[in-house]
Amino acid sequence: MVERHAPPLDAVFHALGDATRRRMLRELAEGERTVSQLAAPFPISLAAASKHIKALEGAGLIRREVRGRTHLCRLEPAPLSHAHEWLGFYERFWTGRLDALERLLREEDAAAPPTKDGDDR
Amino acid sequence: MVERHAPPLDAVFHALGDATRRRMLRELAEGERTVSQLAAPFPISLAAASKHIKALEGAGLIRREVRGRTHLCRLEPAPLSHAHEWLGFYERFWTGRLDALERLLREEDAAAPPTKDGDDR
DNA sequence: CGAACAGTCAACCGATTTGTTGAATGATGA
DNA sequence: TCATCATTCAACAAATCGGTTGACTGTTCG
Repeated sequence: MVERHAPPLDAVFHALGDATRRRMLRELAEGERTVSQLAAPFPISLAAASKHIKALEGAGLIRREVRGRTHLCRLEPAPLSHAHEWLGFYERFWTGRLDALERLLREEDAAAPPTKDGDDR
Repeated sequence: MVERHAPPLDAVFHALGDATRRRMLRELAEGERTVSQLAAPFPISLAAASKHIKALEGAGLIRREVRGRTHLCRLEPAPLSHAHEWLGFYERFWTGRLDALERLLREEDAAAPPTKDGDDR
């Protein structure tokens, strides 16, 4: 009930698909930053940086506290956690270990039709 | 030496920023699939699906073996692992645990700029 | 008050994305 | 051989993206 609308994975991954925004997140990992502070390292206009920040906010990756004329941004980790979990599904493919479940899936595949499980998450 | 060119995180996250492509990856987690098989669940043209697959390939997320007139696709986990690692950096923000490093970072940030005057800048 | 500051908004631009359709390529198989 | 199958390619359109500039809103402060 405290949960906001879960930010769609689409928006999260899209936001992460830009190096500028990823660098902003790294910066925010070290503490709160204003919009100007976030924009400073980049050779782009403040308006452009503002758009990046709005993209991060739209993906739920940061939240903002308006304090007088400055906007304080801080990291919002939940969507990062979701993305991390999503990727975690594939962990067994890069760890050397083939467990029983994976072996089962792979063999099942060689013989049976798809399981029409229809889940994009 | 066996490593290929590391696919840029940009391309990986961008590829993941689309539900169609994520569903294709999920499908590939169950085994090899041809282009037609990957395209089948989606209400888009084969050409469009082919473009999605090229995006996945370009991000290094799949590799393809041409076998006669069909193209067999299989999951390539390395870039997923890299993305997972990148997100792992933020893990301390969503696990409750505050370790020494994080506490250090946060305090450093809170104390640095002001001239003891206060936080009203 | 009035100037300077922090930030957004709106309009615009060029490049990229995602989809379409129709033609092309190349392998398969009766 | 010839039709068919699997897939890509090329050209196009609409939407989105990432950037710009200039005007605007609201806050701070001399």
